[in-house]
Amino acid sequence: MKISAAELEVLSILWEHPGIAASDVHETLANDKDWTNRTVKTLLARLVEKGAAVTQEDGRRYLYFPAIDEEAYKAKAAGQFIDRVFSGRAAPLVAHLADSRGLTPQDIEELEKLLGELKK
Amino acid sequence: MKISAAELEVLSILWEHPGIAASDVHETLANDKDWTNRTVKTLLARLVEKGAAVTQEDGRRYLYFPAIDEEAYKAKAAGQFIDRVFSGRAAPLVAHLADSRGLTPQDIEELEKLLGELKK
DNA sequence: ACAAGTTGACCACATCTGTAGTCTTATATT
DNA sequence: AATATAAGACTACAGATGTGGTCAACTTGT
Repeated sequence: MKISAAELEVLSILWEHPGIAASDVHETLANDKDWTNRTVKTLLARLVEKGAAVTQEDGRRYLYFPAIDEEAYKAKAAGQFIDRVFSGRAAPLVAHLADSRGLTPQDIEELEKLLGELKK
Repeated sequence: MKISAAELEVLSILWEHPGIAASDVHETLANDKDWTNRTVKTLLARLVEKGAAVTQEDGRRYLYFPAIDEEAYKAKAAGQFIDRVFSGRAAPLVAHLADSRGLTPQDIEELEKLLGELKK
């Protein structure tokens, strides 16, 4: 159930391109991550082990699909994070974000709209 | 630089009570965590190793003090988290929080105030 | 048909984490 | 003073993680 940082990188690729082959995952990641094919393969295998991805045979290779829902995962991760670091209070988190990385005007816009909806 | 979940629990106690002795950390945690004194001691030692805490001798024991700033740490952790999970976009994070754990009306109030200030 | 490359299967290994145990020394108690 | 206790120092150990290697089988270009 626990997805590590490196595994999450890979899982994100699966969310973006469901049904991708291992070597294409490697290529897709090439810009950001300096991992060898093996490393990527290991991470994919671990995702499968953990039930976060499934494979489908395609001739002599496998295609990989995410097996957990992206939105659900992120929602849960967000909840766990604020529990862990902010004792469950969301507001201070946003305050810190505002502080440290500067929310863009667009972010602020978006958040305001969101809050407007939540108020009802 | 990397603080694990268990270590963070302990570090939080130091933020709350700077200059606390190991056994008192243990006691303070007793409600939430079923750790033995040894475990707490190990976590404290690791925090010191990592430079996240410092000790001061007090007779035959040590008093522990946090060595990294709480606000700075949390801000950084928040930034890393949204980079890792939300590709750096803060707004979706808040959207997920709203969804999954229900922001309280108080949270919403607070966030709105915050956003109001940010707009200037 | 054969060499070269691609793929999956299985293996390796150091570090980090969670969770303690043991040993030594100093203190407190009887 | 002898003994039980408590603090710190050092050690342990399994599972997770980051990072990657070896090997055998299959495919593909020449």
